Amino acid sequence: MSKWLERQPDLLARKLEHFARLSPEDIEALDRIWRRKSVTAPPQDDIVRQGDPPGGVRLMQAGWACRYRMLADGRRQILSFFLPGDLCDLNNFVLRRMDHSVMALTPVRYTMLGAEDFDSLTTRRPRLMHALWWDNLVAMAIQREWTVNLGQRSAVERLAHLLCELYVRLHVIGLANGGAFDLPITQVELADTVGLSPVHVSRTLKDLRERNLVQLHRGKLEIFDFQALSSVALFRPDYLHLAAEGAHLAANA
Amino acid sequence: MSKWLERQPDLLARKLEHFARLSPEDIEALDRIWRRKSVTAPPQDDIVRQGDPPGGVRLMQAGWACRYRMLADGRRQILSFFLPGDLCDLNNFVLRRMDHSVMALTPVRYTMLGAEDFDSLTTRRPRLMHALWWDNLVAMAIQREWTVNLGQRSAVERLAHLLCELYVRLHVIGLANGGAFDLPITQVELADTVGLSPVHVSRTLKDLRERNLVQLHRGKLEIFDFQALSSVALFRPDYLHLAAEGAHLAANA
DNA sequence: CGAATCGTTGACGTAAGTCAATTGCGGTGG
DNA sequence: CCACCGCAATTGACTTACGTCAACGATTCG
Repeated sequence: MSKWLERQPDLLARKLEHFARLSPEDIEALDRIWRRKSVTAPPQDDIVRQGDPPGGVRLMQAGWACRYRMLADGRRQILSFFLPGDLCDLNNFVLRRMDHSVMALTPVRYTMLGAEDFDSLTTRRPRLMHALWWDNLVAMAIQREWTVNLGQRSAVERLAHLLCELYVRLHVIGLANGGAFDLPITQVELADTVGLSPVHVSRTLKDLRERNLVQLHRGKLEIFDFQALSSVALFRPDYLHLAAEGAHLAANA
Repeated sequence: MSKWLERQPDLLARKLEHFARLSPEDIEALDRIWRRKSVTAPPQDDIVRQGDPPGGVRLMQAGWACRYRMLADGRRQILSFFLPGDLCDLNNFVLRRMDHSVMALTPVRYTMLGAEDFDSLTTRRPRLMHALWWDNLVAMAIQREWTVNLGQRSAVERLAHLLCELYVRLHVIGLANGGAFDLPITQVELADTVGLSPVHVSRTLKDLRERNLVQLHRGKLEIFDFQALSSVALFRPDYLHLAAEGAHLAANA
């Protein structure tokens, strides 16, 4: 089995504990959800397609996916990355058609949640639901920060910022070791994320490499100096709304 | 009194009816909220400041405001516009500090909503609450579309797209007459919205003017050919999730 | 009427895009 | 095992869209 499909048992609880203190019962409830029947998708597969009716909330359990939107002439913008423990659109039930697609970047495993799940969580595990809302608000804040990234930052700053953000997010779910993590996406995908051409992404990565900040080699990203990288990126982790521990984590690394 | 501070009575109901069929009781409930004690702010005033605790949800009643975020070196990105009938962050209660600021662009009037309001709406006026969630999801979709805008579109496309979007949004609340509406922001603010320099905004507006698409003169925007403008912008109104009527509206103009 | 603010224009600089050739690499099959 | 393929990444030469700087109009407001 691909390493990408393995579910880490307490990954979600670990993340949510940054947002609210969870009781043993909360963790137990999370665990039951985590063990449910899951679905897998191969890389490049569209999990959700623009124009489809929503069909429920997806809880990502393993692998990377991304949300993207295409223009009529074929240009593509990647709008967000879904990492293990992420929810795709907490409120999905409300709208009638998806205005974007979601694609697997690696082999992906996820499980579906229905409106009933959230109803029952709201009444029976309010703390947990509170943490899910928090997580949702952080997702919105990330979206805003990407807007800042594309609107204001230069190529180097943009890429550096993205890498800082991914590092912190992956660290929170225990998928970053030291300064390194798996970055299973091509430079074309990176380009569609940061709004640059693929060749300029290549050049910019080279630049970052030559400054001894990071190295991306065969899908593995190594950060040599997180402090320096975040200062190049003008990275301020406040928008990730981590509790004290997490902020501290982001500061060191 | 400034024209910007006048509350249009059924503006909010008009918008929400695009999202859900409202009962007379729903409309009555909306109306009671709309008539509450309101607060005003002068142009340029920060209504919410980055770092502050949230302090409740604001329902915009009149005037324009914007959400923005600053980088350490002074660059500013405008993240969204708040128009009459918009809610600032439905879930605000959850987080502890604001990661962005909100500033009045014109004289602004708004009213505060507390968690109790939403609790009571959820139990007593579920249809209405549903419409508010819908509105919130549309706000998120707009944020994503801005990401697309900044990441993929050229200067002309970007500005054209912004104008199309504003036209549709203003039309929905009855603030667009024919092809024209008030656009009470400077070119510097436009620039910080679309991630261009102010002088390039000026040139790009000139370009659009010379193509006989739009004219912006003394805070009044006139759209001469919405079809042509949206095709220049690659504007697809799907992300605004209007009901059939609204989609049709966007198509014609 | 004058000061401040906002918009416009021109000349010039630069970051990023485009095109195209080349290299590296992992998988496949003979 | 090596030859071949296909994809991803790199590099160089050249183009272009947009930024910067600075001067100059226009409009608003006291």
